[in-house]
Amino acid sequence: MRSFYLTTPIYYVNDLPHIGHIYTTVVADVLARYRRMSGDAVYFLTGTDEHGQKIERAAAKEGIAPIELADRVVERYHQLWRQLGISNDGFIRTTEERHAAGVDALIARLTASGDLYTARHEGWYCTGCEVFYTDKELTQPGNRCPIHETAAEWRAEDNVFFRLSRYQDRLLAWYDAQPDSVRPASRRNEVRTFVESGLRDLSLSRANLAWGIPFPGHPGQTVYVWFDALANYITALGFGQASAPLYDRFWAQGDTRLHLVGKDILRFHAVFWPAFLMAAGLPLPTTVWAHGWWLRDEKKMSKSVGNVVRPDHLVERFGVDSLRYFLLRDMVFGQDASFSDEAFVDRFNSDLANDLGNTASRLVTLSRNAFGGKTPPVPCDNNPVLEAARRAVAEYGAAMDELAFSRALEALWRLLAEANQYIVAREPWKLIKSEGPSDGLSRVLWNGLEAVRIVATGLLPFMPETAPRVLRAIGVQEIPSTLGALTWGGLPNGAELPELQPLFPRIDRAAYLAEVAPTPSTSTARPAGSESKPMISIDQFTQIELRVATVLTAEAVAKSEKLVKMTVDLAEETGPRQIVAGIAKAYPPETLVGRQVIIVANLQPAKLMGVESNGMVLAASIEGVPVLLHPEQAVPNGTRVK
RNA sequence: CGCGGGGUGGAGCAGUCUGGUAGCUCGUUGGGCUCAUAACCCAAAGGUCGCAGGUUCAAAUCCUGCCCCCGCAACCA
Repeated sequence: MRSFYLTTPIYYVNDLPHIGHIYTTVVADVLARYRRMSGDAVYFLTGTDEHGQKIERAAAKEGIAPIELADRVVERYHQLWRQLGISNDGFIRTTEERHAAGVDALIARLTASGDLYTARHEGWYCTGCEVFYTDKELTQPGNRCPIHETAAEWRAEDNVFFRLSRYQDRLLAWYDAQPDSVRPASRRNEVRTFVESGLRDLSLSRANLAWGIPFPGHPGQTVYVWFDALANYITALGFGQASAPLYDRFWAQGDTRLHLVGKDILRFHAVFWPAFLMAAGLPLPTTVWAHGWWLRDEKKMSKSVGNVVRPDHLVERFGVDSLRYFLLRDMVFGQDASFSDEAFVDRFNSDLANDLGNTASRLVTLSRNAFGGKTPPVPCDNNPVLEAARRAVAEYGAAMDELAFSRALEALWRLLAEANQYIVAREPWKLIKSEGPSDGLSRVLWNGLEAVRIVATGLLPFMPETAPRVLRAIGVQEIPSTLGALTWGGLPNGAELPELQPLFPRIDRAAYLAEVAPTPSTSTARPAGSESKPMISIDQFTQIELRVATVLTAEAVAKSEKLVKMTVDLAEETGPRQIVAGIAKAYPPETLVGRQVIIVANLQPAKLMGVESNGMVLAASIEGVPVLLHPEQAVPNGTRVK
């Protein structure tokens, strides 16, 4: 029996799960269920990442211990995974003792291999990312983290470093020798390019961080959270314990070791983690497989924009399996995909209600009517549906092996379409009238039902709750547990057909969309930058010198996307001023010339992309799009605004 | 030459790795059927597969160059 180990990333407990976590985990679950059905010995792991400054601070803010915060959020994860039917075999928390023991053991191996050394490390550090940034990477002003937009801190500490640079060549050799090392191939190329451009040694410890695993042999140092986190993939199997049968079975001697990750954390999994393992002399993952992101209506989801998809509502309304189906069907695994309510409803109606539900429904009704509430008595092993089923099953299997979930589902749906064509061609409703419950009629209906049975069997990994319901509805009593059930001929003859309940009631598209449409009060997003500032005095206000000016010239700043370089006339003795403004997107330079604008005239000069700016043009900003202010009627240049 | 993703009928997307009739869903038009969840079936209209070269008997697919769009980053004084 082949072993198949697959993992999701472990999720950070500072936040509740979102659709990205859900997607990776559902994908892993589908794959795990499929592999189990195919006869592999599967171990499916997920878990939570609970260390780090961010947790420490979030907990402090609430006046509780970090572990209390973690316990609370972990419970939410457990609830959600239960709700979504996730069949993970293991769950690891990085705060568990077994994990710390494994991390220690891994570090001992790195020490033994001579890949660790101590050195001084200083730089800008974002506690959100737990990462040092270079000057260039920070956002100005305020040296802010590019991801969190919060101020980075300057830190200097003695850290334990890992000689990542040593492993550059071996990593490249690995990518080249193992085409499956990183998938899809485009990602492998990306990672390869990154490694080829040179690897710097990596700091594996942090000072001044209490909430983490103490770095063995270095008092005051804590294990870098990413090292801590990545190690979960083996510590969860018992690495570092005296006896670790799971580790031996699924990692050391495992056939497949697959990490599913989002593309944002590919580098950690496809570069750092394999390098750690190389240094430790342990087997590498067989594949790190990166998938894309879910966008919302073509845009990136973000909490600040408020366009994050809430799965709870969908699950409550349409059931877990509808969401699972949508996630797997609508995203080409590996690429980005867009979530929209329209797409969800359309998928539900056309695929689940019309194709799957209705096909089952019509066949069940016909059979019940023709054969006294039972499945057709006579089977058939020579007909066009059988051929279609063979093709579909072959395509399905090939696609599943490639993690091409959408293709696997398409193959099943093609079979449904072919079954419908067959039914229409044979017109069983006429046969009922003309022949009664004949053998011919039996074969026709049995073929249709058998196609539905095969489709529902193939859907078991995807829809663990509703696929069995479909099977029972067409008279299958034993829910199959192996892919052997995909072979033609499994539908029992003369079995009891329960009275039909609609499996997937159609959704009224218009009504649903109206229902989920943002109400005016919530859609009126607060204008960007609307956070209130502290009160200022009139004196403070009069410090700001606002004046009217006329734009004399305007041109785009080379290589910049938003910047316009202007000269404006403020009627000053020193002549026109040069001002740079980030308004090029909304105002092409040529449209600015001759226009009167309001200028902050006493602002400190600054350089933007090397161009000096001596003032600021006032504009209202709507989600980053500027709208220029100007006097209601022409006034002399230099006129004071107050 | 900053990093990445994409350009395929009206819309949204597969297919590109592994060349060989361009496919799916939705929509449109006409017809059929009446077993079924206003479902299902048939037919039609609609495509220079971003552009230009090249390789090949054969290119959406491989190679070269270019154009455009979208994220991210650099700037938004």
